[in-house]
Amino acid sequence: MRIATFNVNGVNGRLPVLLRWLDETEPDVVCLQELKAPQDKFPHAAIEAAGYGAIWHGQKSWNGVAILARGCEPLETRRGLPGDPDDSHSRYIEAAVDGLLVGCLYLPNGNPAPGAKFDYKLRWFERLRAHAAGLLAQGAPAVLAGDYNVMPTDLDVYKPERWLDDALFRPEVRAAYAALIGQGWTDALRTLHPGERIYTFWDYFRNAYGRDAGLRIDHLLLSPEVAPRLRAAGVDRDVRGWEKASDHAPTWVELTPR
DNA sequence: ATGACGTTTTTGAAACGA
Repeated sequence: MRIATFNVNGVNGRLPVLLRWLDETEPDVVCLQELKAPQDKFPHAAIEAAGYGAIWHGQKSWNGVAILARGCEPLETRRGLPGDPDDSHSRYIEAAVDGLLVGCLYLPNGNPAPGAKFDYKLRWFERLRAHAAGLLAQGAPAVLAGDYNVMPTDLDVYKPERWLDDALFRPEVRAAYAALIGQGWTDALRTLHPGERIYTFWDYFRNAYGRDAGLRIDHLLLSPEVAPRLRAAGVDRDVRGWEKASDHAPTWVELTPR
């Protein structure tokens, strides 16, 4: 089975790209981020017609996350991370699909750093780590997929020296990601492709995609119960070159069936 | 250091992204 994560950067503006990609690659489970649409403007009918059940947590203008499942309905287990009742951003949704617990997340960008937005990012990361630790403690077969807004190492950014002070690469954020991995999660792409330059995002500016000036910030983390099933992982890079493309490319793992 | 581009919204200048 294939599980993919895709920051669409506007689910309605990007609908033709999303539907074409679903049709061509037929992923079994899809985590979407940056819907940029309120709850009642999610294109449910078009996604259903494409053969996918869906749950989503929308928000006007910003953020928004969804989980799609091919040929079935995701069973929602949570919306929003625990730990801050005042957090109004739609950045986390979780569902049981095909015997897996799938968490779809959109971690805050955090720029400019330092500042209030960076503090929010670090606090959100702490809440994610607390929740992720709980999933591991339950022994859940889980996948945490999404836009983490973190390049974990120098290998994950085209020019590390230029990004040292950026909220996506500052030491605190890389340390938070490393601590999450340290709980026992497997970074699927990096595990199957050690030492390889793999990017999932290319800026719209300065022909970044043409120059391959990219970042690896979209990740799929597997719990210990799921990691032995990992068979392949990759990025659908060509989607970034399509007409009206998102600045992110879909990123995926292939798991052996249960 | 800035801005390059692209999305969204009290439709047009501004906020946000990474």
